[in-house]
Amino acid sequence: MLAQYTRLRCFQLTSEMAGQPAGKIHSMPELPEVETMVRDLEGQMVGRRITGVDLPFAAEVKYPDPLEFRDRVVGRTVNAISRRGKYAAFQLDGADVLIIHRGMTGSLFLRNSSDPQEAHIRVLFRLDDGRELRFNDPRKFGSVLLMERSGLERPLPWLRMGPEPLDDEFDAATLRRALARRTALLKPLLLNQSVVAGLGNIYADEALHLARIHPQRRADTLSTHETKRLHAAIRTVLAEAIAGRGTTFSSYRDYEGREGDFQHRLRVFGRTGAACPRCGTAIIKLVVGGRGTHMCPRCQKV
DNA sequence: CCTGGCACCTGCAAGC
DNA sequence: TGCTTGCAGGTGCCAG
Repeated sequence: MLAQYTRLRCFQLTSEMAGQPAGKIHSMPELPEVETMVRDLEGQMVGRRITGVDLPFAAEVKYPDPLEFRDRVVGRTVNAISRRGKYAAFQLDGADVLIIHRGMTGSLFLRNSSDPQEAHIRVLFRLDDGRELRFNDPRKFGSVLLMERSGLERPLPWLRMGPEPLDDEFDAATLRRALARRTALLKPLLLNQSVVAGLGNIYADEALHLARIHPQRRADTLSTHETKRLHAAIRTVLAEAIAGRGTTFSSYRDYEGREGDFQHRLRVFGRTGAACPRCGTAIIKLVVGGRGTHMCPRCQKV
């Protein structure tokens, strides 16, 4: 792992977790946002026992069926919390791991049971300290699963996922091998979790800009030098974002909370028409692989 | 196997 | 003001 990545252990509460009024905070759950969440929750939840489960929207649980899910979760203690790609994994005592993917709009709130419930809670875990872990997911794109951590019961969702971009095993040669025979455009490939884990639309755009590579380049046309730049850019962008506790978008809010601050340091994403931080040219937005894509037309030539 | 396109779902913003 | 329309994007499924 990158040195700064392991050294950055901090356990600040997010505004949501601290129980402040929620306002409208929305963080895009890519790798840095999930990493931030996992570190925060680890400091709060390890050792806690789950005493009950509510399923206001049972379809959020993808496996097993709701009755078995509740049966296997209730009474278990959280031993550790980790991350793989965009998945959070709660290691429970016994054989099972509770897996949560936030989809696009999912958030985890840690609140007192007496706190009023938010509008789109899909799964709620009651804890033995009087608090609740609430999975709020307005658009229902998220998923919750429970299975044996051995993967014998059912393949774990990250079985075919690519390498962790901040691990040592992810080097430039690995990235080059993953891209060398691919004819697809670079941007959609970076969003493909089997190439490298954890990138979403924000950090794919940010990494391509930092590497000065056009998102519509065919993957197999990248030179060795360009691949090295892209590899370094992916790690730099993700490490920076983790240091900033992720990117948080808020359409409106009426208080100063402790949300992530990386949205203020984005180079291209969401900055259509604004100046490229490198050359000053206006950032443009196009659609690549069906996704909004932000880039500098001068720094990122085809 | 790979690629590209679309569906899923809902809140929000833009347009009339 | 209030309605309609389109957009946002992670993932899974489908056809070619």
